[in-house]
Amino acid sequence: MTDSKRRNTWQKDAVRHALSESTGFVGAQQLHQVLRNHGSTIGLATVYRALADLAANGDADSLQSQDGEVLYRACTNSHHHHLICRDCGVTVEIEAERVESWADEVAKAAGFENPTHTIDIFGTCSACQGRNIARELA
Amino acid sequence: MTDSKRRNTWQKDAVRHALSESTGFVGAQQLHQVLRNHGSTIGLATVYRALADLAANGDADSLQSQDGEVLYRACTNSHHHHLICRDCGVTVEIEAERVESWADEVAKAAGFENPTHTIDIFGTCSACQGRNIARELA
DNA sequence: GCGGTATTGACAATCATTATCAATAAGGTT
DNA sequence: AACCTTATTGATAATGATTGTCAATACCGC
Repeated sequence: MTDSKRRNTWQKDAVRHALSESTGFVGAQQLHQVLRNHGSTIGLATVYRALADLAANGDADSLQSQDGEVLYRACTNSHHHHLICRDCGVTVEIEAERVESWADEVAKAAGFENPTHTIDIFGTCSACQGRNIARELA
Repeated sequence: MTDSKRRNTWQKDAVRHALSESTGFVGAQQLHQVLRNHGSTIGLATVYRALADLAANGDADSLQSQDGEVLYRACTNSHHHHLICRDCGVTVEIEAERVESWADEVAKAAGFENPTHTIDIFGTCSACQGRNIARELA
């Protein structure tokens, strides 16, 4: 449906694979480095394109970090949201049915059609809490 | 507390004022243009700095547009979220107590400290729905 | 009014991302 | 298997928002 004349390349597979190996959200530049470090000769622009494709096809989630970088993460196909450690980037998928319906209600009530929403929770994960305390004592 | 040696300048007032005049979310560049068009000689970098200050002091909300630009909006001091028209940018402030507590619970349950959250709802406002239909018929 | 210094503003620098475009290769056809 | 069409790649330039630089300026306490 979306792919009328889409071709399969090792580059796209490499990006898909590298993304699924990553634990948290990763940026395009970072992913490109990882691939290069593994010996790949893939180009940076290609990584950007592949990630954009994955996100467009619903195979990856994307969000923007606070410094403006777009981060990606391999995605299960059900709708969900994320709980993200603001220090190490580790991510937990969360269900949010209560909030899904709330968001739609609010939008409808204000006369907005085709509502979508951005819901992300940030915090410091337990591992980083320890790390931070250790650093403060240093 | 935050302002040990902060000085008041007409530039900061100008940005604060221009921001409160704007109806939806506006970018720094855009706000700078507005000010210039009104005869101000304020510098672009100053607008960026003033907006960052306002956001840091809780006098403005900020979010990132999909093309990576940071947008600002004058803010009431209570915590709230936004319902934003993805076409014209008009914004409605919404209360979300149900969701506030939910977000905190989820974070705590996963062992995350100091939770914060990003909750924005996007949709097409009734005015833009009409506009879009009109355009399709053209 | 004076002086120390926070702030400004023009411009350069940075950084993520996108556009360009010739060279390459996927995948159907024969 | 050689062939052809054209989607895709990748090196690099271009873009565009944002931040750094730093001399000149103007707040504000004295």
